[in-house]
Amino acid sequence: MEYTVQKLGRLAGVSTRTLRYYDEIGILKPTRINSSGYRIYGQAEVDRLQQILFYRELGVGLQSIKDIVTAPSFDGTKALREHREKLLEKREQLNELIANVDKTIALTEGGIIMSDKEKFEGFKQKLVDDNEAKYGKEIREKYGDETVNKSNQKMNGMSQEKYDEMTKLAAEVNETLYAAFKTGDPAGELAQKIAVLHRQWLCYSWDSYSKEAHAGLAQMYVDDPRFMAYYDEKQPGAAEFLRDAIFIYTGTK
Amino acid sequence: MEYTVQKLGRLAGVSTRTLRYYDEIGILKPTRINSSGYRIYGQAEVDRLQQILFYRELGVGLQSIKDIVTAPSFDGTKALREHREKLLEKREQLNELIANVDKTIALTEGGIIMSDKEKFEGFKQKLVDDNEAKYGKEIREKYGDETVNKSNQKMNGMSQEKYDEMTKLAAEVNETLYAAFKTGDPAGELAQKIAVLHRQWLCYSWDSYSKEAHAGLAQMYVDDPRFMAYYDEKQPGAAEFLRDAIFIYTGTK
DNA sequence: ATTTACATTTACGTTGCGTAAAGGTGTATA
DNA sequence: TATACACCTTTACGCAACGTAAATGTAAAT
Repeated sequence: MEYTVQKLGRLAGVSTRTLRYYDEIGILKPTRINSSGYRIYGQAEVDRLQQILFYRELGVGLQSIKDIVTAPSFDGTKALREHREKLLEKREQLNELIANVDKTIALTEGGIIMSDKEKFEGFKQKLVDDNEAKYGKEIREKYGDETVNKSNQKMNGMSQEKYDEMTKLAAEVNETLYAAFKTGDPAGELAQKIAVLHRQWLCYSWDSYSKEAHAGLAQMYVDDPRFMAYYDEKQPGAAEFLRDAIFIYTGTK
Repeated sequence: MEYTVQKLGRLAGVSTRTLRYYDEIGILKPTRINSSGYRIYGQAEVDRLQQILFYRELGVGLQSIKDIVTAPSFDGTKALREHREKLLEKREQLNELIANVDKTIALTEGGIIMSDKEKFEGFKQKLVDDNEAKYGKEIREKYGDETVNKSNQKMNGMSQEKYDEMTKLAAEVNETLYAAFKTGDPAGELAQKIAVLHRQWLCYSWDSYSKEAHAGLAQMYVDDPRFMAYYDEKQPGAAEFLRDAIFIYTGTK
């Protein structure tokens, strides 16, 4: 059976360009060239192409493949072992990349909330990071990446629940805030309820509570434009109102 | 603080070529060009370069990075998520590649021995393969790659022991063969001991033994140049001697 | 005879720079 | 002050493995 470029291409599932390229780099030359200059491939070339594609699927470079298929007694196993090492390294790099991307996504999503958490240092990712920094290398060496990743996921999972509670509470704070804002009275019952809710919300990330810190945070809501933007998004003036309510709650002058 | 290409390059750990390239593709342009045509970078450019390098470390392409760092309110998280998906796909591909390379190494290592096994169809890798083919996909979906790989390793491990026993026995056959060869008598005690050892060795990969098959195999040792090469490596004529001994042992004419 | 399908070669584009080559600038030293 | 030496510039080829035209010739079918 003889094949032209396109026939062989269809047979093997490669483009004609690929076959011409393989001819060009001397990795697979046609049996002969017919009178019109067409490339004609025979059975030997079909077999060889299959070999080439096999190694190509393994991710081996064409130059290495050339060595493998042209040299009569080339040590293919050795080449494959070296190639395997490279692949393992690549996978390690990829794993690190993915982990970093995950961290970055976690850091940036939630945006302002994240900055919030960062300032409070009650940051779940930070915990994971610290854990990583302290034990990551050893644990990875002992139990392999999978274990560590699972552990991190677990930690993220746990924190996730907490985080969801926090978010829920935060939503309640916001809703109540806008309702209280309409009353115009930061000393009123609704406004003071907000202060309590807000305190509860804080305690998810604070180890210990103090009125001074609470008040300081309330002032920061007004001073920091990012928090201003967050609270004032739906209701301009809400940030000041919240601060006033908390000041009254904490007894700040 | 102002920097020239080289200073900034050293600061950030990139080549001057890289900085010029970033200028060329419009991803990081210097603050100004001085009278001599030198590129001068300021603080803003330092910060931006750090951003760029950060995303680059994540494996994001420069064009995407350009979108991220140039657009004021670009959805970086979304871009990262998409990038993450690509990375996960890549890792999957890599996993498959590595698995294939492993298989290939297993198939080719041992060379002639491997062909032997292949013919006998008592092939350990084949078992793994079949297991893979039957349950691999579902198991992988259920328990993840790590579990499957461990399982395969375990299977390989088990077969490894068996394989080691086989190898040991094969070595014994060989040693005895060369000793018996010197006697020149395939019907002698030593030669017949070889036939017994060889039968034991066969039973590691044969489910049932028959004298006919044993004799057929012995004939193949002579007919197949690869087996010839294997047995005749140290002692030309050893393949025929072994066949003769087995013929006598099995009572073949 | 014309269309259609297939063949050819040549050559630029892709990604992210490395690596010259050929030349101008700034500063320290003999 | 000349000169060495470090630093800057632009231009441009090279890399891997083809994709994608463009321009053109050939075989087969209508």
